[in-house]
Amino acid sequence: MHSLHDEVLTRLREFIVEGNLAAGARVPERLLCERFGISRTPLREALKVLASEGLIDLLPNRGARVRRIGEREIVELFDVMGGLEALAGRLACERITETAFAEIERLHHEMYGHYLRRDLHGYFACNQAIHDRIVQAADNAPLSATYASFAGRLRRARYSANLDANRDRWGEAMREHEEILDALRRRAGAELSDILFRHLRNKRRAAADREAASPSEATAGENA
Amino acid sequence: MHSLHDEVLTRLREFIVEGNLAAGARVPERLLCERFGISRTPLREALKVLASEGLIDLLPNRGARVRRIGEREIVELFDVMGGLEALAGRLACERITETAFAEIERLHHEMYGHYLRRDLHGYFACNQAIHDRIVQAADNAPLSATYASFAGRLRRARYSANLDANRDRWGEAMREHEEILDALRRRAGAELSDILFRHLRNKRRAAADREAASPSEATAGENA
DNA sequence: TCCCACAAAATTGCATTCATTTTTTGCAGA
DNA sequence: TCTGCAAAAAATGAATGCAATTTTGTGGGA
Repeated sequence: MHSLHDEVLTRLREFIVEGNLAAGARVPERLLCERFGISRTPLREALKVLASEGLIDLLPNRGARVRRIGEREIVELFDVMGGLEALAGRLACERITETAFAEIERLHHEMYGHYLRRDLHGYFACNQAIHDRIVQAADNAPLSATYASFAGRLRRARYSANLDANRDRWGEAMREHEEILDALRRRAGAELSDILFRHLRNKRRAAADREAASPSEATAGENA
Repeated sequence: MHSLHDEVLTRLREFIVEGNLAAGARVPERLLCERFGISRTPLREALKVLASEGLIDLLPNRGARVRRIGEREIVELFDVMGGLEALAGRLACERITETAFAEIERLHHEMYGHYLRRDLHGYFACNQAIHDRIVQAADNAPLSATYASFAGRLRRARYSANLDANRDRWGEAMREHEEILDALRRRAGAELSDILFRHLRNKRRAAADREAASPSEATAGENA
C-alpha cells in the first residue's frame, strides 16, 4: 500500500518506539510535518492511531505528548507480555511442526553457546528469536499483532533486562529456557504456558532490580 | 474530553460493534458525516483508529469496509480471549481482595440460581459479570483495554455461545465455573489460568458446533 | 444480446483555510 | 524587581477545496 498515511504511521511509530523523543515531550506537529514533508492531515491521523496504541497521549487542545511510562505500567506491560507468551506457548504446542521445532532447538543450542562464551549480544539475539518463533508457531494473527504492539511499548520504555548487570539471573534464565524447550518438545501446553509466564515474571523482576540499582531517566521525574 | 474526534470514534465503534453495518459492506464516509453532523476530517481520523483496532479494513483509494471475520479468525480471537482471561485469572489470584472475591462468589451463586431455573438471560448476565470482575481484579490497565477491544471484535461477529441450543454444554460450563471459583478461592493462579483457558476453548467449541448446526450469514458467503 | 471502450459522476487522499483555544510576550503598576 | 493582565503569536481542531483515482453509466460494435 502506497498510502501516505500508512507510511507516516509506520515511520512515526518507529521514531517514537526508538526513543527519539523524550518521554513527556510535546510531539511537535509542525516540525514533524516538515520532517516528513507532508501536511498536517495525515500526520494527525497517524497521531490518533498511535494514541490508541498507547504510545502517546492526546490532550485536548494541548497536542500530543510522548507517553510517560511509570514503574507501575511497566510491571503491567510485562505481565501482559507474559500472558501473551504463555498463550503463544500453549498454542505452539498444538500447532508447531517438527521443522519449526527443530529450528527453535537449533536456536536454543546456539544461544547456549553464546551463554558459555559469555557473548551477551549473541545471547540476546537468539533469545529474542526463540520467543518470536514461539509466537510465530502459535499461528494466530491477532496474537502476533498484539504481541508486536506490546513489545513496541516496552521497547519504548527502554527496558532491556540487561543480564550483564545481573549475572546470577543469566544462569537462571538459561535453565528456564531448558525447561521451555523440554516442555515444547513434549508438546506440554499447559506446562509450557506456566513456565513462560514465570520466565517473563523473573525477567521483569531482574529488570526492576537493575532499575532500582541504577535508576535511569525513565523513573526519574515520573510525577513531573 | 469534549473532543469531536473522540466522540465520533466512540459512537462509530459502537455503531459497528453492534452490527449496524453488514460485514463486508462499504463504510460510506459521506453518509456517516451527515449522520453524525460532522465533516470528513474527524470521521476519517476515527476510521484509521478503527482500522488499527481490526474492526474495519482500509483499502487504498477504495474506502473502508466492515471487516469480514471468517471462521478461522473467530477461532483465533477466541484463543486470544482465552489467553487474556487466563492471564487475568492468574493476576487476580495475586491481587484480589476479600470483598471482591465475595462479590464474585455472590454472582456465582446467583448464576447457579439462574441455571437451576433455566433462566438463560440471567445466567448470561451473571456469567459475563463474573468474567469482567476477574479482569477487573487483575488490576492491570493494559490488560483491561486489550480485553475490551477483543471482546468488541468478537461481539461484532455476533458469536454468543448460545447454551439454549446446546443444553449439555450448559451443565459443563456450570461445573467449570465451580472449578473457577474454587481455584480463585484458593488463590491458585496457575491452576485458575489453565481452567479459564480451557473454559474459553470449550465455549468456542460449543459456538462452533452451534454454527455448524445452523450456519448464519457470518459463515455464508465468506469468500464473496 | 453481450461485451468493451470511454466519458461523467462520485469518492478518496491530502493540502489548505478558518475559527478557537492555549501559550507567550510586553508592559503597567505596586 | 516582581506580579498581574491584556494583547499578540502560535498551535490545535475541524471544515473546505482540489487533484487523482475509482466507480458508474452509456453507447458502439461484434
